[in-house]
Amino acid sequence: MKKLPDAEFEIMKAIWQSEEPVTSPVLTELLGKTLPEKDWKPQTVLTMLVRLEKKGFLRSEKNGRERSYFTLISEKEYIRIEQESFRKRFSSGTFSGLVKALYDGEQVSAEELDELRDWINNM
Amino acid sequence: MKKLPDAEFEIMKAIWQSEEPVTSPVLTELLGKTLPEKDWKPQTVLTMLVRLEKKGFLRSEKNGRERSYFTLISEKEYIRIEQESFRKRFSSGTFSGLVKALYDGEQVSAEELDELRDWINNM
DNA sequence: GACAAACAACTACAAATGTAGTAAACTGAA
DNA sequence: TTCAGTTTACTACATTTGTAGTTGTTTGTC
Repeated sequence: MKKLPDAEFEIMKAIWQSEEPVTSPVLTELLGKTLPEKDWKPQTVLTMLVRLEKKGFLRSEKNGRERSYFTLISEKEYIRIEQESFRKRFSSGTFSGLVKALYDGEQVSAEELDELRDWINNM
Repeated sequence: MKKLPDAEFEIMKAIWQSEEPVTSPVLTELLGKTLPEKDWKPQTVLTMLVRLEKKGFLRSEKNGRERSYFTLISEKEYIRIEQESFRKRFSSGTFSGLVKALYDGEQVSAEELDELRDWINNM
């Protein structure tokens, strides 16, 4: 199972946020609100849904003239895939290595680090 | 400045690892060792270099029959770009949010967390 | 100075991605 | 039962990405 391209990923995010199953019109409507800058046409959303089904991220059922889509992978499961690919990119084999690599790229406040420490202590 | 596709990113990584400037043959040689599974032909590497120059990640100078390539962006700077895009994908606005999101997708050992805590304490 | 070796420039092409038009099917209403 | 509206299915097409062949250029050597 491979990383999704941006547009398909946005569709998945919208579905994860929604009550399942979703239909294409509902999703188009939702995306119009959450991603107005994209302004995707209904056909565009449909194409994405079809591609995602072909890739095994969704399955669908036809009822009447509509088609309902269900996710086959949860957001958390998918994060793992993304994360692995991210890690491979920067060849930081460990979780802590990954965090350090990210940190290197960013200016992080003391509060943030405090929060992170508290969080670790609670694990 | 946008995220690089996988192949171009591998080229950048190889250059960052090298003594600058690099030439295409040197790079092809290096990649043959570090990424043998790709087995890129010299022309393929050249194409990537040209594309990276067009995108503003590299600049080059011609000396004699060879062309030398220099990076225009450091690995750390680039990590920031990747990281931002990664964060946007999962809409975790903060560094600690990002770390938590990553953790959610992964099984992390107690030792790893310890190491991370030590590291935070040293910041 | 002609030629072969090394390298670069130009060109190519299939697959993936982003975006959407057009044709067909289904259904509720008249 | 036909028609209009809604939704899907099929098709299209430009751009980007991955990969590399072919042609041209430079230069060290005989």
